[in-house]
Amino acid sequence: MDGRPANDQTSPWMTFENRRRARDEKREAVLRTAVQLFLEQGYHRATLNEVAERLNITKPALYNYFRSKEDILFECWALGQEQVDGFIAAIDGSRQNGLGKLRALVHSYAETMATDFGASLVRFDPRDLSPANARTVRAAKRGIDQSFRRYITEGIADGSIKPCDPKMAAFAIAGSLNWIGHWYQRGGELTPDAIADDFAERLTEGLAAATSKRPAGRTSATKTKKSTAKAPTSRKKK
Amino acid sequence: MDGRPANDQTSPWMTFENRRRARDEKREAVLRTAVQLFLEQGYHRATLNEVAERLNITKPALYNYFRSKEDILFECWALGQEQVDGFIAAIDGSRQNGLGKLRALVHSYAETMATDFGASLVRFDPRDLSPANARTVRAAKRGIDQSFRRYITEGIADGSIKPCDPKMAAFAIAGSLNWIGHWYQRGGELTPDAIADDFAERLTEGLAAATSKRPAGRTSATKTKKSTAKAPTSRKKK
DNA sequence: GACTTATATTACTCACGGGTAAGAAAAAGT
DNA sequence: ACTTTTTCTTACCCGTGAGTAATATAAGTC
Repeated sequence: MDGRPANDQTSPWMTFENRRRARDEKREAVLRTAVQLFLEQGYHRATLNEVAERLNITKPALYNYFRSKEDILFECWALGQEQVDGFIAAIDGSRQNGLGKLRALVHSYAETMATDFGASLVRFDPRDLSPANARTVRAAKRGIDQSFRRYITEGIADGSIKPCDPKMAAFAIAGSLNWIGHWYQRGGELTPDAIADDFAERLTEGLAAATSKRPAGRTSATKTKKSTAKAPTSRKKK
Repeated sequence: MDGRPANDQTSPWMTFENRRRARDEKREAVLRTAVQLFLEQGYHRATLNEVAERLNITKPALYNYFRSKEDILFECWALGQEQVDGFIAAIDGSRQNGLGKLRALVHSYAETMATDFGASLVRFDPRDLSPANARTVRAAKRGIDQSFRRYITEGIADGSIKPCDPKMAAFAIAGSLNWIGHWYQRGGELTPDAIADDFAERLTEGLAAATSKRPAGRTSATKTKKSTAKAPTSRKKK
């Protein structure tokens, strides 16, 4: 795990690393607790006192790791955004047609919406952020929107998607996906995987060019790896 | 309008009516101002002081018309909900197949999302409401969801919609529509009408049964009659 | 004109929660 | 064992904004 050979147990560096890691773990624990509470009660109703309480510490202790409540909010958002940036980069670098990329994006985005940090992307209000952070968020949102439009435009160009208005199509698709963050809740009868599979198909079938509309054929390898997962309502629940 | 013959000009009743109307107009003015401010800044950042200021009065004056800030929030929501209840009742009473009803619902709902009170349906947080009011809101939301599912189920039964999972289809469609309330802004390049037309087609084309998929034909009178009849809010708009 | 009611204002209370100061407790370093 | 640094607690400050009390003003009524 640690790249460095641990031959020197008394090395201050080893300890330094450990301490930094311990600190980061605590920071993360704060964020996990905070994002849960913010989603549960809403940012304004959630108090730092309660965040601290759930971590068995007191409010001022939080200020060792974060500058302000707003800082915590922003970091929560940033963790979610990192996920999105990650899979958009992966899809950008993949070798498939526009429709395939769009499907992959829808699938990954849907899954992300079913996570706490993912939901924070759409359930947190940028107006609660400082102007500087709000700018960052706006830029990121624009980036996501542009990815949707880019894949659609690409798909139209390569013939996998039938001609349409990329802007409206992107709005419609992103709307469906973003809304997942509002209704999804763990433990319900719909699993993130089932939702992602369903939406990936549902939100793109209307755009697929007629030529690529084979009976049951999937256009890319995107789906193949989750062949097992298709059970839409595999509920253990009770 | 007034059932009573106004033969007696000094009648206290006439004056009473006028006063009640004046009062209602003021109430409405408060709500219009409040909903705007709540949407602009978010419920928690918006202060009653500023609502009052915009109306050229002072905060305590508001308490002549409303019991609390939460009361104002709820009334804003209720006005939006009234619109929705209105056109759902109209569609329910209309004589068309499931697909036609679904299209009509999508169209009307999209238009409503582009209004202040309509947007408040999805941008206000029910957790800001008293338990009693929150229950009302939840019930209404359930009602809307059920209308979507009902029309889809109806459509499957009458053959206008191809077999699918009504629950997921409703989620996907409602998500797209609700999201309008988050991105639409007056003065943009997209008019409410254009959005509604586009979404009514876009969100239902994937569900249409193959048999009813004619080149450019509309399945019913949904579109034709709505030019006139469908105006519950009959805005004269230029 | 008196008197009643509705409507508005000024001046205030008060709970709440983010944030800070000072210092204790624990850990790390020497 | 000592200092130093990091982490956390107790005790507090203080801005904010919803809501209220007391009162003035305007309108409607007799």
